[in-house]
Amino acid sequence: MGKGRAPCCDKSQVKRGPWSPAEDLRLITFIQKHGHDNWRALPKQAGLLRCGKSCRLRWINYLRPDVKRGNFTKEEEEAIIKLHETLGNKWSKIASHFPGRTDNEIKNIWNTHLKKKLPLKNCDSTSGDESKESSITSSSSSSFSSTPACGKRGSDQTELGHDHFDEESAPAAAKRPCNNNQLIIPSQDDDHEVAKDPKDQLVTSTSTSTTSPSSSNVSNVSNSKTQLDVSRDYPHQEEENYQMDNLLFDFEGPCDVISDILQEVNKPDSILDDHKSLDDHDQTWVPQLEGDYDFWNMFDSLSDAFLQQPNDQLVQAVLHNSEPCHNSINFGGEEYHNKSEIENRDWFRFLESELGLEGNDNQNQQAIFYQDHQSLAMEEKPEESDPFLASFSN
DNA sequence: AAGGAGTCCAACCGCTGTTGT
DNA sequence: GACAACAGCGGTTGGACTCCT
Repeated sequence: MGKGRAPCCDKSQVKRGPWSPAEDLRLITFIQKHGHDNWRALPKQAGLLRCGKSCRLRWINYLRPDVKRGNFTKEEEEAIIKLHETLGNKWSKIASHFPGRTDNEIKNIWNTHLKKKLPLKNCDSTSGDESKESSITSSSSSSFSSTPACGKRGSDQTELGHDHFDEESAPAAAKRPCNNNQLIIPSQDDDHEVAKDPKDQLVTSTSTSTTSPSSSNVSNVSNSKTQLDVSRDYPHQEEENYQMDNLLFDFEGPCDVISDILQEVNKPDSILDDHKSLDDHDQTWVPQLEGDYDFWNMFDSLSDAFLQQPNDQLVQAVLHNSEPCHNSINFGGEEYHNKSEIENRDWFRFLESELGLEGNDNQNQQAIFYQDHQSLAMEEKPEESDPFLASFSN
């Protein structure tokens, strides 16, 4: 054993900076298939030149299927302010009350918007009730320096119109936590907080690591333990098919394209079997996906010709391909009833073209993709305020 | 139109807490 | 108890973008 703590990764060997769409897809595909049991080993297994920490951050803050993007509603902002009042800079705890929101996102919104609002709202009415400061957990007080004394709100718990929260009104979580406006309301003693969301309880029941609400509690594909267990317990093809089905459990509705992609990973039994090996260190089975060069090279070539789309579109295409779209759209004489159909068609067509199986020329396919997605962007529904949040703010 | 200032946010860094040996 | 390994958290940074002059 060497002295001291080894660095998490060799900084000279890892890529840094913004993630490319191809890297995102590699990460998504790998996690969908294998979960994230070990972030440190994940980049190697997935063939990513990234540090595990970076992969984890990217997944949690951006790629998780249930991550909610877009502006914060007024209700959410007010709730954040109130939670910050109680919890201080415990961003992950605050984030745990906003399924789909990440601690990083909340931290950003606080630093960029809410922190500025506070002095305006409070300095006129509450004249520095500094005694309340002590109620903030000591760990958070250090970073409160950016919020002056007047920024710390007084004890007027009713400013938001609520002395308590109605936990009963929280809607039951769906299998997929799409109800992202749902708030999980803090108990007075947040340290004794239990999962109030059935989804959390589900995860808690199957995962030994529930300390990070922004990751494991919220992600429903991140229960890597069970997924890896499955893959370890069922190393044969039949069981791999079973595993594939499980991996796709999150994708309701058409998932042909995802399935195709993942089958590309799964398919070459001879390759995969040849590359299954025991990890040098922990002697656990790890898939050596980096050996599947054809597949990943295809991804990389996609990144050059096609994946320069904004990440959002690609990620949404992969992860939210079941999202309903109530308007049918007509493109090129074909009617598509939802976003996923169009996206699946685009993916399929492009993969066809990449594989030389298509009838049309490549540029046409890309042009169709760009055109369709521009149209889809216009179709995006404005976010509706959630009744539960509305009740919170009233 | 140009460019400086301000804003936003994804990503990084370093520390802490937890777990296993 | 000591130590190593790891995940997670909170603070900070840097680049892209927008606004203003």
